[in-house]
Amino acid sequence: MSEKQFNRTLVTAALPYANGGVHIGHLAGVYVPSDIYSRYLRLKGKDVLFICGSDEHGVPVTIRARKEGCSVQEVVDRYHRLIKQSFEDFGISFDIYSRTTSDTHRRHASDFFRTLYEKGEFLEKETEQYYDEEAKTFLADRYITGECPHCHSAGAYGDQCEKCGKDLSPTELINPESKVSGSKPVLRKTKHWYLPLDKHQEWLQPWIESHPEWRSNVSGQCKSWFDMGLQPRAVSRDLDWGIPVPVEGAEGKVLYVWFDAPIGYISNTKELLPDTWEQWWKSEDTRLVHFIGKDNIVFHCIVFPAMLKAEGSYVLPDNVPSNEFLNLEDDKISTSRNWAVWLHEYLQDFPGKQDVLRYVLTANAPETKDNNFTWADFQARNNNELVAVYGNFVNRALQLTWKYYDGIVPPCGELTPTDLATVEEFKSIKAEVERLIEGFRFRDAQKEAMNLARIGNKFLADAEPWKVIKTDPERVKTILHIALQLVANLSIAFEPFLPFSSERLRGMISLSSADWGRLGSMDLLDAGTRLATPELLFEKIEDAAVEKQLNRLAEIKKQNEAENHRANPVRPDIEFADFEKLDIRVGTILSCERVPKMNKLLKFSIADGLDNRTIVSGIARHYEPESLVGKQVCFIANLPPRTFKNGLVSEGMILSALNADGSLSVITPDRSVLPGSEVC
RNA sequence: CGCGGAGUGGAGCAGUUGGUAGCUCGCCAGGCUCAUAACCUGGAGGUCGUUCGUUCGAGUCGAGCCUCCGCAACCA
Repeated sequence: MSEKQFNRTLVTAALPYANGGVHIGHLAGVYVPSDIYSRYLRLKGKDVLFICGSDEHGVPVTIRARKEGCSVQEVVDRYHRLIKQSFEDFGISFDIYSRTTSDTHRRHASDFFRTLYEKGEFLEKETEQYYDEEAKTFLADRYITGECPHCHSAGAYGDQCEKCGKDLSPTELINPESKVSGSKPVLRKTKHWYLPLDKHQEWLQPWIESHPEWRSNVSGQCKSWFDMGLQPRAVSRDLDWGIPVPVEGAEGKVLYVWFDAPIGYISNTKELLPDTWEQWWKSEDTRLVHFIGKDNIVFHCIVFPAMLKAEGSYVLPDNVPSNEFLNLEDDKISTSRNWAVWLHEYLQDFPGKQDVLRYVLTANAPETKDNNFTWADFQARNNNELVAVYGNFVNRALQLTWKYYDGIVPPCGELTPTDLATVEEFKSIKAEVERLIEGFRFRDAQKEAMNLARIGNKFLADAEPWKVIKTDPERVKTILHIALQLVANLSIAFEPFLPFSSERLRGMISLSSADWGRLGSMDLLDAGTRLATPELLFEKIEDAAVEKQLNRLAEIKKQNEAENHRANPVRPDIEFADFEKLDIRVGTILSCERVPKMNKLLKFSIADGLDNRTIVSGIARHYEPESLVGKQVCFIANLPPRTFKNGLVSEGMILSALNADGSLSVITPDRSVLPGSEVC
């Protein structure tokens, strides 16, 4: 790819869906990195716009509204406000945070569609889709359930059976049922407009291949789509919530949410800059960068570029830095299971600690693979890095200055070779941080900034001003002068990452503004400058605060188990004779041991009142073998013996109850009975 | 056999074009005492998921296998 000259950078962050709050996964994946990037560019004096807004169309908000018995508008209003406020409080520095229900957006998205329509960029196709007559709505695949045609388990979705993992289409389901109203859906004809992605592949593929600098997860994902061959994709839906399809004969149809949402980047720019927005979207010297999470790759690398190209006057993204996912305490973050650290709750529980979360999420950002957020790590990074390395260095330098010079920056004398080495070292950090940020490697960039503080601590430890003061007071002035210049540099280097703390720090050292260009300089603070009273830049986080969060999560886990558990539907009736065929008995466990190389299996020797028998059962994950010896369990006695791979033979099946969380519990008689007793 | 990403010392992560395996935290031992028991130095700890291959040489390339995550109308 040829080196292009860019004069401005347009940064977009994925539009959060107005169906819930923002959580640490969103922040780590999209908003913190995009904010660091935007702040950095601004600090460098670049022309940059940072655009975001709520995505408020689509099916899920309508379902939520129906459930809550309120209007869809009320739902999106509520979450838009919540999201917008928490971003603001968290210091995400959007130039505009608007919404896809704004007038500007409705009009712009509608015009966009119309333009493509008139240029003949769509296909029109009529298909049959399930319709819910009670709720008077067409049903998305995900909102139809029924029996799986492959494994016949109940509760398969219209797009996939979660039991057997097979992909389905809704019409394959046996006894389909609408998840919206519970009624039986009927097939209806409906017409939709399709974006012929197959036609766009011929330029999309070489275009993406011309960007080898994109992250491997992004280009890999795209390649996989290309290899499968792109298919025309519907860009309209039968729904009463959204932007009406601006075409004759399209009553009751709206733009597909993924068609209108990315246009939101454009319309929000337009809302902010009604007169000059086109410069940001239509001139070749604009660099467009989309920050997204990995589940959005196809839309931002394939669908949206195809839309832009089809329209014809827009620039295409120059990069699409996509992060992987962040887990929470080893579990997938999930809005529906409430398994998340919500930003608005964090801001309440940890007031004034925005930067701590920013730091932790960047330090552990899922840039190359899924990562894990734990509260223990949060506490450790705060206490051992922010407090002990950064905050402590600042505090040492300021305390010493107050102690020896009443808070006045001392003059710089002659530099020793070690001074010069330290100065050189911290000068070089600027270029490194820049290189890393510009390569979207924020985790490493932040670590590099932290090295400044490490250099500072080492410098003080080596120079030992508290000793030197007794023998050579002049020398101490130079030492502290250098240390204070380092502190001042820290306040600039951390500005993109930790804006709140940087500002506070600048207040403490009476540095008026952060000028990135002067990072690495030794003259940020003039001798004679009076420092403000020092205060702690970061505070320790106590165990109690972390425990509180862990307790909250434990509570949620318990609730989920109880609430989300709905027993499976009862299977079809059987004849009593069928039941009688089963020979269920009670046996006493004589011995129990693990089976080598089979991590799920336990081998039991069971007293059955006859010759005793061996039973192999797949419950090793749920029981320690020793704990079961002597217990009585129920087993099916008349199953044919089953031979395992390693030659082991199981003569029966131990009965267990399957709990909602997937754990197994063996069935034990209430009172001890003789081995071999029949269960009837 | 659908596709993509990933599997590196106790934990969390780096390892760009193949050449003695690094970082942060934790741990152990010293040092220091200006500092929020913080800081500095040193040390222990890894056959880089696994098997086979290419190469003078592979964490780094190729093939197979195992495991985890994700994959177009919930979710970054």
